[in-house]
Amino acid sequence: MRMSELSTTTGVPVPTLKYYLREGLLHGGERTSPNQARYDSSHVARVRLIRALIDVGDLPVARAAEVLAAMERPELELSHIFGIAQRSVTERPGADLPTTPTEESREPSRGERRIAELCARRGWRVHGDNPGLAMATRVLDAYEALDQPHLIAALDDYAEAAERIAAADLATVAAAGERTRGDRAAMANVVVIGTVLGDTLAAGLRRIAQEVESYRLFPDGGTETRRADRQDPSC
Amino acid sequence: MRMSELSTTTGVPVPTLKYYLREGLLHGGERTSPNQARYDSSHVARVRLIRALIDVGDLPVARAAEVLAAMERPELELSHIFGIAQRSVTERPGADLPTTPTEESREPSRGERRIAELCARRGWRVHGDNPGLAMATRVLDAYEALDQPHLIAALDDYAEAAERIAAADLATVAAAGERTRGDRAAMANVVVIGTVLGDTLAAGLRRIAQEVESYRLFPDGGTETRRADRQDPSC
DNA sequence: GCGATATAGATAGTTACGCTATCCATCATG
DNA sequence: CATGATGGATAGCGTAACTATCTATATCGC
Repeated sequence: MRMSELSTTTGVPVPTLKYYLREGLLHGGERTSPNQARYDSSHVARVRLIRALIDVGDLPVARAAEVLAAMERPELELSHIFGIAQRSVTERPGADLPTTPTEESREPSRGERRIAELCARRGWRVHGDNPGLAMATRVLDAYEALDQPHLIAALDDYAEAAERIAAADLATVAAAGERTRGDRAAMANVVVIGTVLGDTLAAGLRRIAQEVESYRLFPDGGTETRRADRQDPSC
Repeated sequence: MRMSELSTTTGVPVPTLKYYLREGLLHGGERTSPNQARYDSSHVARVRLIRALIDVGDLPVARAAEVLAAMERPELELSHIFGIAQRSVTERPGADLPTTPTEESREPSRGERRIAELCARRGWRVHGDNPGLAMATRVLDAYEALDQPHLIAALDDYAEAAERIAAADLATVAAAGERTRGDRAAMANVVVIGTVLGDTLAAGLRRIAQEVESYRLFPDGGTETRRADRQDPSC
């Protein structure tokens, strides 16, 4: 398969494929001469994975490259790949979070304390470098800064839901392990795809459930709920 | 309060404040002369809200502007603001989703059917324009395209979790309504903040719970789990 | 064999976004 | 009344993700 065919079967333009090659997201084809190469189904699968991570999972290209690179290093443990995938969906480009000054002394913010309490309540033991800790802490601190401390009331429900999702995620990985008899590459695939796309899936279902719940709680909905000019409920 | 003071109390540089003024995120101060203005606590609160939406909620500036504009239109119902907030966190800049060609005839993808089945199973009734529908559908279709159909096994657990989170979200809004005796502006605040930052909170807690669950399911963790050089579990 | 087309690789250009920087004509203030 | 800040307008910058162009081969159809 030549590059143009790879392009047509995946729907990704040739210049973009070249760009992915340059950036190391896509492995080069098998050389047939100094300036010709042949691509195969592994390239098709890879391109599809790249687009899924970028388009559906909304990863920046550079993050996707890191995740893909990690997937291909057989010496890395799954737990490590998990961590890299988590970081890839967490660290946004313009983060620049005000790096804890000296990392050591610094009294914890209220959000930090609340998260620590939450972990204690639920018996969660987590490493301090879990990207979710900083993420959740920032939200709780923002709730306070915005003078909306009552929003914290939902924290335990969120935690319960997170636990349920995580259990499903890990069960999926375990099932993949059994199905493939522990094939590391296959499991790494499940870890990466499940972690990255799972975020999007959870967010999407939350939007749906919010609408449903809003009907349940406010059945009247006024004269019109959402856009009145649209078609009827589809589900 | 002059602009420089607004800048120091919020930590946002003056040129950036001017930029937010230009873009309509921030309302102008009270004029004291043709080229002087005075800012007050409403501006401080607004700037904090802007930064929370952008930094913590990861909204693009333009989306934040839309949400803020909607919040200030008293004739808009809460349900409408809800929808706008949902869209703001959903529609990413480079989306360019291949707009359903003519919107009418087009057999549904497998993902679409699975989501419809899910809604039927759970008794969810949703409008077809709910942004979560497209989001979830894209993920399910990606699972298929990536040859990982078994990931769909987690769908019902995700849905259960989403329901729980949505119930907490709406309960928070209802509580705010009671506390403020139905003050629309206050409720709109809760809706926007809860919807936008709630996404981040849910994602963060998911990362934490994933790590916890991974210890539970794979207690050995090999010789090292996550980065061995980091400090001990913090929670 | 040969001309049209395709290809790998390098380099440069493009667009969008989120600021930053510079000007300038007031304005406020010691 | 000199000094420095302010509002407003305009221009510039850095990053990200492509996209376009160019060049020297390769390949394919005939």
